[in-house]
Amino acid sequence: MRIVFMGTPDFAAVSLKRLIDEGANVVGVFTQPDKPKDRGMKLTASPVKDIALKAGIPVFQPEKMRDGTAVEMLKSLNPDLAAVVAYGRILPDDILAVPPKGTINIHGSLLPKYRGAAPIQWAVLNGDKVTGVSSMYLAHDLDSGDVIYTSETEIGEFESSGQLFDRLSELGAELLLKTVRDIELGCAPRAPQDASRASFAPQLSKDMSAIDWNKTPREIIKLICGLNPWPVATAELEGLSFKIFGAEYTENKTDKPAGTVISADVKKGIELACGNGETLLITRLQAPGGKAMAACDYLRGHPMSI
RNA sequence: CGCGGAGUGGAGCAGUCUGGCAGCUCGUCGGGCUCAUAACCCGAAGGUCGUAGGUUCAAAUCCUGCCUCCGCAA
Repeated sequence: MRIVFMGTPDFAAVSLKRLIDEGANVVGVFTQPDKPKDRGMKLTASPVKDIALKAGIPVFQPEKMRDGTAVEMLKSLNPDLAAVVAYGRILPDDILAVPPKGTINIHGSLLPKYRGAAPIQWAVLNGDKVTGVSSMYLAHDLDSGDVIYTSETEIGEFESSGQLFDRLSELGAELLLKTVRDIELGCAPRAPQDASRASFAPQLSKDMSAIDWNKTPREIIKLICGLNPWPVATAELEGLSFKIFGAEYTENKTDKPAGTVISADVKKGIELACGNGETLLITRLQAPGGKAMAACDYLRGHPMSI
């Protein structure tokens, strides 16, 4: 079965590598054009492109999806099936229609929950205990196609989006493999989504970063976990904007206003007042211009007066 | 050449502007106190100041090249 793979970031690269390692016949790879990135704004290839080149698979990086060139590229590969994982582009119907066995997708949530760009992060942000990955057929509307298989996993109490990403990328690769095999065998199921239960998980933005200390410790910890590794929760302390990477619950109560620093112990961390008179202990942070470090380490060099 | 910050004992920092004894909060090791302790007291070890060169009587500090790390830019 001739498979064309479409994907861009690490989440997708894991799936592509798995397909290749398992001997799937990947005849071409579509990925986003190289983009200026990082310090120096050097033109950088996507993780998927790296994997494809290493495996000697032809790489296609169309700038536009709708000007006809992308669909011609795809047709020239004569694919039976297209597998899309976090490609980062909306595929028009004429492209979806090319592979006779369909165009399938791996999505980082249990559809129909969390359709959209950031399903994994929103599962963490909302404090869900369970999430997973879904394989499905792509349809005209975003993430609305018939579901083939799903695979569930629990979210850890302090698990970050980044950690969950890593786990779901493995689960997703596994699920893609199974889905591809069963499509080839002709025994893959398909079930329409219950659109009434659909929810949307939009891309995150820096506007969400600032911690609202009136919220409960649990809500704040979920924000910290969900926004890690990007855009990262932030807090103002002593006039500086810190990135907050880790926090723990405390047993303490306070009558101080939310956001007040209650204690700053070199042995523990920085404790702040939250909503309901509860408090939260910041254990890992990053000062402007510095690197991320334990709050204890920060306090050794920057004693904080209460 | 996209813009900006930073490299100092094991950790986090000060000192650099204005060149002149390697400093602070911890940690580690040894001793003491205590029913006890991450508490307290006494003592000790541990640093080519990222790297290469330059200026100088003298460089962590001034000048130049290079390396590494971090922030902005989704």
